[in-house]
Amino acid sequence: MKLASEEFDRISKALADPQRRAILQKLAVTGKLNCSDVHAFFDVSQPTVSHHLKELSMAGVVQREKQGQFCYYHVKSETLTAYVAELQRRLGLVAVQVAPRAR
Amino acid sequence: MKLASEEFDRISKALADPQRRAILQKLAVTGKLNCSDVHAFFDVSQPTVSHHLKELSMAGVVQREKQGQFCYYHVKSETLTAYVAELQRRLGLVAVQVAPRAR
DNA sequence: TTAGCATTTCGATATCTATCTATCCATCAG
DNA sequence: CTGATGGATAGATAGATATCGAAATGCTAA
Repeated sequence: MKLASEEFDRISKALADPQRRAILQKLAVTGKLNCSDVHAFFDVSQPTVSHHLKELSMAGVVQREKQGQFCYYHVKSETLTAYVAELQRRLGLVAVQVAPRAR
Repeated sequence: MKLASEEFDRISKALADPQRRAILQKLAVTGKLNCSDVHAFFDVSQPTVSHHLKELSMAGVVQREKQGQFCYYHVKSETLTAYVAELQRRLGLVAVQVAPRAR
């Protein structure tokens, strides 16, 4: 999975907020939660949780699934994995893969 | 290398700004630059560059070295590597390492 | 349809921060 | 010492955003 520069920016910002990271981490360990569930874990208002979930969703690091009255969110590991890979690439933390020359 | 939660927060914030990431990336590929060098590469004022370098420095992702009149900055890969590892750990992107039981 | 809950949206506010100009401090060359 | 240059600091400002309470929307069940 390849990230566009714009997506990369958005993910970086999404991960910059501690509250949002906490929510994401909670989702990572519990698997799947709805907005109210998340709200129960943290000391912020429910609209704030909704806002953060939206940001995470827009960044593509969580997936939103509407099931009737509820809205379930779960982590999209592929995106996060791609983000980490891209971060490592940009910061020169990994050996650069050179594509074989076509001839 | 183990990162304190506070350091992790600071690094996340440091990496959230595109301009700062660009500076860091430039440092990563060139190895070592002073403030003026960095300034020459980007379209922001020298104080702004100084500010960003300070942020990066406070976050521990770059090292500052004063050499006479000049101030050289270079990437601290250990910190960045530790950051990425911690990020992966928190987001559940890696298998958890269990320490062997002492007996 | 109506009551009630889940979630989002709205509008406001306070804080944070990226950026600038102006200025100051330190070091080097003469 | 003096002027020039690298770099940091001070102070101001504009824009972003995390947060809230209130209201709107959407869905389910009775």
